Amino acid sequence: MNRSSHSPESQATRPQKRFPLLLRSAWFGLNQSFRIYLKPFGLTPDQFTVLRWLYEKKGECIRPTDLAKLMSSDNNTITSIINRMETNGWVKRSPHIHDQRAKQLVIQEAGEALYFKGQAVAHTLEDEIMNSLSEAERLMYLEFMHKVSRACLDSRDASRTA
Amino acid sequence: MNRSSHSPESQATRPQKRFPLLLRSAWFGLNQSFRIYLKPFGLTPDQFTVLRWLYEKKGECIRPTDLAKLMSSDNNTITSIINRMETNGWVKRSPHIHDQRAKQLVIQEAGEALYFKGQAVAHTLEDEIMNSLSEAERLMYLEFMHKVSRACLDSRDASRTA
DNA sequence: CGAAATTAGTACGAACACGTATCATAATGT
DNA sequence: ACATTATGATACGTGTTCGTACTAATTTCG
Repeated sequence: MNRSSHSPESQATRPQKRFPLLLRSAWFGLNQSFRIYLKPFGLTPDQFTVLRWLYEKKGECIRPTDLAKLMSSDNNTITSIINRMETNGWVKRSPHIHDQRAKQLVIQEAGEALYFKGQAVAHTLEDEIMNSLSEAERLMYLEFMHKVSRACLDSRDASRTA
Repeated sequence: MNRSSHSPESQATRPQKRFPLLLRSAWFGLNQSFRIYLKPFGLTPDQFTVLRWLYEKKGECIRPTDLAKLMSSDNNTITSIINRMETNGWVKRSPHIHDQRAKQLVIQEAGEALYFKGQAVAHTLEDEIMNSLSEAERLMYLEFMHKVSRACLDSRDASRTA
């Protein structure tokens, strides 16, 4: 955050297709498509993501705070999502072993069954997107996305402590 | 949408850092960072994006529907955002010239002033992210993003008409 | 022309994102 | 030991996302 020129004209020299716009349309497009495909299961994309993490980390103790970090989200949002999912019997809040404040999130039978259904859709969708690139491009692109997502998260953390 | 294998094990053969996760963290990181920087102006990232389009298309007649397409959003969301922005006096709904159903969205003085303030932040942030790449990489990766965002939007449109 | 289909905009409701405040528990320092 | 500080989770409020449903205006077509 050290740019001094505030003139609106500086925008004219920028490329037509700017990164933030492309990132926005990619994310919204993917998320909307995923939502439509998940709808028959009564599952939202975010709820699927929760199930995914709880399934893959099933051996470990995952608290709401951990889930928030894994999903680039925050505690408030996770609490809200978990409330609905616990009502549906897909996940459960158990007491934490060492910390009386914390809760351990555990995926339930019904949640696993839903996760498996959603996973097929998720893989199909991911393949569909990635097929727009060649094999070589795909590797480079994933590397790029990794760098950029790192930079975006760093920027966020920097802005929080500023 | 033609994958038949539903076995959960197929996930094990996929790369650690999968595209949807990277896309999610990139978008959330960027958006959160932008929100924090815009906060002093009383502006949200989405409201800034609205101001941006209305400013850049000032000669043309932009309806809520047009804005929805430009922002990869939908009419309901635009209505909701415009309601708040009109209350604040940043934009105005005018009658459409040829179509009695439609409204023409016009940016107001106060909106333009806010836009200029936000623009400095937006450019700084974009540069900050893009600086993690070399000039050559940047061009190639913007091309990638263009392809992928196109694929994501196509997937969305296909899922809607399916 | 006039009925049917389409389109623009909005109201309403559920889900998500996230800042602020609050409460309980844990960790730290002296 | 005990006051201070930090952390985990949640309640609450505002803004965003988007599906469904509805009204009004336009277009299409017989």
